[in-house]
Amino acid sequence: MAAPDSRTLADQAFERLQTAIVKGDIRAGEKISEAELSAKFGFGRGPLREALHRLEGRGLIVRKAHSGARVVALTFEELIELYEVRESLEGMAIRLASERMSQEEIDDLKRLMDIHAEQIKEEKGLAYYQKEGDFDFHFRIISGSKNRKLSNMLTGELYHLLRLYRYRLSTFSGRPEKAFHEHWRIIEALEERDGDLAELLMRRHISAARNNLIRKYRDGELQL
Amino acid sequence: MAAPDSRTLADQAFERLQTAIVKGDIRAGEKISEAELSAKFGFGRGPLREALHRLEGRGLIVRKAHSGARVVALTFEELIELYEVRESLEGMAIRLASERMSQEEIDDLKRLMDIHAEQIKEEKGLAYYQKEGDFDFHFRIISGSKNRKLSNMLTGELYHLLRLYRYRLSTFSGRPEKAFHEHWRIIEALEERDGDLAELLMRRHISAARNNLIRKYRDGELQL
DNA sequence: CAGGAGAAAATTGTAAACAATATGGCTGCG
DNA sequence: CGCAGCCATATTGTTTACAATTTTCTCCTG
Repeated sequence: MAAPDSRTLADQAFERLQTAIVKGDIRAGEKISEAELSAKFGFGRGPLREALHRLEGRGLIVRKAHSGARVVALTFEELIELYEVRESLEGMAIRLASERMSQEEIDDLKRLMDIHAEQIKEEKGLAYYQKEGDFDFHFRIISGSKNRKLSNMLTGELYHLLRLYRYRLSTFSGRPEKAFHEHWRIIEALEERDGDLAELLMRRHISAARNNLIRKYRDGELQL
Repeated sequence: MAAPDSRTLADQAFERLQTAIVKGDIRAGEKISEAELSAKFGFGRGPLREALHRLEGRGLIVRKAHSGARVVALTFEELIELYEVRESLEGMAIRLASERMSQEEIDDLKRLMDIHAEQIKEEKGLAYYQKEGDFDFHFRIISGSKNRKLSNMLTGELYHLLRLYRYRLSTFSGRPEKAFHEHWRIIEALEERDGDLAELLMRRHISAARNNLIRKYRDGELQL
């Protein structure tokens, strides 16, 4: 199953650490020592250090000299900042996508949305749409922008950070059918190649999620 | 003059490498070997490697196993992509800034613009405004957004990449008085706390620069 | 003379030993 | 009893040596 793995040990360590952080196996704020990781994952300290440095460059961990590295712990304010950046970037993403996505790609996206809709009806639960469906939708739009830098920033930084809190965020946001409807309106604008409208709707969509977060936090329903 | 330097060698190597890359001492696309850098800067290979890994995480260099690291070389398409991201992010930045900048901060910015204006009149050259003035203006707006994540993405990633090409870009863009006027209109909207208008103007401003770039490139006046 | 196989050289990847620093606990003094 | 300072320990930073891989040059062959 495993390819001969021409990748270097540091590369493998980097990926495993990244997924471990993103999937929550290493909790946010948790301090991680090189020796500990070495024992846990079986890599030498050298490759591990290289991986840690790359993660530091990516902003997923913070290090302090002679003290150790910890997974970033977002404050509530930083989480909101992330949503502001998301609103901006995904707004641009769909603007570009409405110029650059082919009709086939749009049709594909619509089919995918139909599948998700059925799964909602079959009562596999709205929770499902919350997680995978929402992610699929946004991911396709981002790819559709055909802007690699934009995609990297969104999926390679913001989303990794957001995923750190996804399990806590996804459980409650509690507006799945509304979100589903908004997704469809965005797709309509996309198909009509109306970039202005699509951007407006997307920004409202993300802005609504952010406001929802703020409200929940003020009500004490959201712990960070 | 030098503080006792509580920073680690790797930190120092990181900074020196980053400035060397940004300032053009190491040219874009140039391949850099660890031994070479070690001799040039006087750091051991260990700290250098750590610095390189962090730069890799930041996207300023790309590495290939057993082959070496090279400074990123942007294609023209990637440069345009950068401007698209900039338009989006700086649009959001000034929208936030028009809500969050204090009147004193705005006054400061206006004073700064006046100083730049005088320097233009004194014929220290429009070229000056091109470089420092433009940078100051955008930097203040970005700071004014009071969004650290946004600021980091803009100044810590995009601008470093753009600076790689600044000397080639700044020489010609050739619309300094127009840019100066646009800056003032943006500040007016900012002072009126009209976030919608400010964002619109900022996006047009950056979009115009991008289109200018595209035109020059098509005319063969811009080499990458 | 062109092209490819193979070996040598150069470069990076990995590991291990050593040094420097921060952290935490202990002791002694106020 | 509490706090300050010091010492022990654990952790990271740095260096050095070694292994693996890629690249390049050379030489042989068609």
